[in-house]
Amino acid sequence: MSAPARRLPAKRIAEGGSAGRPAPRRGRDGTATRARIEAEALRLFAQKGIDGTSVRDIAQGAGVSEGALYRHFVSKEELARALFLSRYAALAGKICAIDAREATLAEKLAAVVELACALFDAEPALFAYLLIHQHDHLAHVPEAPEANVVTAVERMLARAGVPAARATLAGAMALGCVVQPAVFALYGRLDGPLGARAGEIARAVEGIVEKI
Amino acid sequence: MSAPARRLPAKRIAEGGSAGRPAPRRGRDGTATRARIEAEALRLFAQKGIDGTSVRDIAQGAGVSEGALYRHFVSKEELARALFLSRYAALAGKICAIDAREATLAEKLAAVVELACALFDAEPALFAYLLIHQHDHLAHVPEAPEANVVTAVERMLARAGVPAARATLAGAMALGCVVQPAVFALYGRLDGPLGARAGEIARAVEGIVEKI
DNA sequence: TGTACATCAGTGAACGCGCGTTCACTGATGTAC
DNA sequence: TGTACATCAGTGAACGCGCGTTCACTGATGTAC
Repeated sequence: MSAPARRLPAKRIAEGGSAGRPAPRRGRDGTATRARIEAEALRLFAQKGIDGTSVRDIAQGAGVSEGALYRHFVSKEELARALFLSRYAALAGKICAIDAREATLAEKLAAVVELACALFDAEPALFAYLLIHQHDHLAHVPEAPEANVVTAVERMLARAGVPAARATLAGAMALGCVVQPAVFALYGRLDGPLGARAGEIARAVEGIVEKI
Repeated sequence: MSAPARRLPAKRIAEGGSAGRPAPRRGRDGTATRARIEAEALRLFAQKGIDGTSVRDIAQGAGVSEGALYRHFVSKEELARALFLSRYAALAGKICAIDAREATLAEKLAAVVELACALFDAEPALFAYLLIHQHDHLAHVPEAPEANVVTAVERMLARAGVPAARATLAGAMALGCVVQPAVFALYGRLDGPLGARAGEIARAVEGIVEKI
């Protein structure tokens, strides 16, 4: 999976006989490098786990030296955390947008289920990373609904009139109705795209939320 | 949490000035030692994660040398796996017993929900270990319902007349309705014993399984 | 019963590997005058 | 415009620590005769 032909470095002789590097060093804007590191880290973390992925793996996959990684992140742990929090917040933000856009509770729930299934189908590695490594980072997630999927869902339910005393449990079960099928899909127990099940899942979620 | 007074070893002088050891070495039956290693490993794995727990930690907590651990398990990974598979199988076995004992689908579902909530309340560390580290071991779980919670639930639903085409998704959502509240409870989002919510959860699960 | 040997749980020091991280350095680009 | 210097992304070799695992050894217990 990684013995590609590499361009020769535009470098002087140098001392050691190290392998060729693409040397994409242009200008002083490191944002492209940072993005490549993030993308590769996400891919590897999702595939082999955080502890199963070394900084060397990430650097090699991103085509930079190990040292370069530390120009963008203070540590491997901070990289993993930043990755989780930003993607988790992005999902929470979309849920908040649905809450603002849709009118009825049923429409909101259907849209959120649809969103989650679509995310799973479009980016299974990202979804798996959020799912599997939630316990490494959940304690560091802010409470703001714009950054926190759980509080985003809870606020949505509360605003739609679900009694506060019951919103938490209902929210938990609703989340479970989406998350657990996703886990099944991840392990091949559920075939085809999750989006094909979105209707059924949404109906179950509505039953839970409205019956309570 | 661990500077207890230790009995002096019934040993000769020995060479190094190492700390006292309980030296429970009696007979050639290592089952008690093995059990202590398992209990300590489970406690630490649940609390600090598998990668966050070293063999030294486990050995120290169990009051044995590091080498002793390798008399009972071929590796740390095998220890973690054996722990997971045996506890996971125990839970699956109890679900199978409920399936055999109870008559109606509603009774079966209520009993399984009750069982899971009771397990969570009685042994949160064990439940947390199964929950958080499922992804490390799920690929090694046998398909037999006596050893596999997922297939145990699926068989229960199928036997009770839930159409096979829908049993998988219904089973996934039913599991999610128990697992996700447990996660919430683990993170302090849901107060009090989970057993107090068992009735509500069971009703939601019945709604999902029977409506489909 | 006594003797000689086998077995095996447990010890604890040591090994060496892989890891995250550091750091002196390079060289392209930006900036002041 | 040219010169001198500052800045900064990126390099790559090196470090050292902590880890899982090994292994020669101990001594209590079991067994054969």
